Amino acid sequence: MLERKFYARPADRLASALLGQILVHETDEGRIGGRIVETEAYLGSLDAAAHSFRGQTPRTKVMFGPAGHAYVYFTYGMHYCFNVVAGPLGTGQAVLVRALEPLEGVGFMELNRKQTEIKQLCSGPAKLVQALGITKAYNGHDLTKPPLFIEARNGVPKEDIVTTTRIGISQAAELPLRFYVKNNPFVSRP
DNA sequence: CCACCGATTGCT
DNA sequence: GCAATCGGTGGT
Repeated sequence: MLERKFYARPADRLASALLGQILVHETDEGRIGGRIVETEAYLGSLDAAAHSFRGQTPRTKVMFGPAGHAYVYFTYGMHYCFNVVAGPLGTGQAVLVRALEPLEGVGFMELNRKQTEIKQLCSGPAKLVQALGITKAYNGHDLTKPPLFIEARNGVPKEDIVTTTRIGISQAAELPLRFYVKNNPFVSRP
């Protein structure tokens, strides 16, 4: 399980460091998890696309808290997305996890997603939240503790990381803050 | 109090 | 290409 120190770096560096790590939800029924293959960094007050750009509000409170906690937000009236709070403390930086390669508890993912096509289970930020059974109750949860945590694996070598602009934003759209594993079939889009 | 709109998804 | 769906946010 990754320790606090791992998370305490700025979001752009954390976003690439998270590639290859395993996100796990330990439920009563068993483990559900996958390898992180796509992320985006949000840089707080420096980044007009970040929810935390205009300062702390009730919704963005956890983004300004300690690194390594979960920021789970509701959007489009029906979807939730999962972020990892980055450092330094108080800067409102976070990493959006956008896609996983399904590894454990694929049967539970299929039930949660109401479909069995493997590439459709976790290939999007709201899809993976649904697949793993992550709820708004995990907003603020400390990821260094079960039942929702990240397991350490070898990181992805720099030459296998593709950097692009972020998806679905209009502000600061030109910043190269999206990262994904080269040639991985489980990313939300190439 | 009210109007606007979104770090998306799935169907047409 | 676009509707679905609703809480957060900011202005009145």
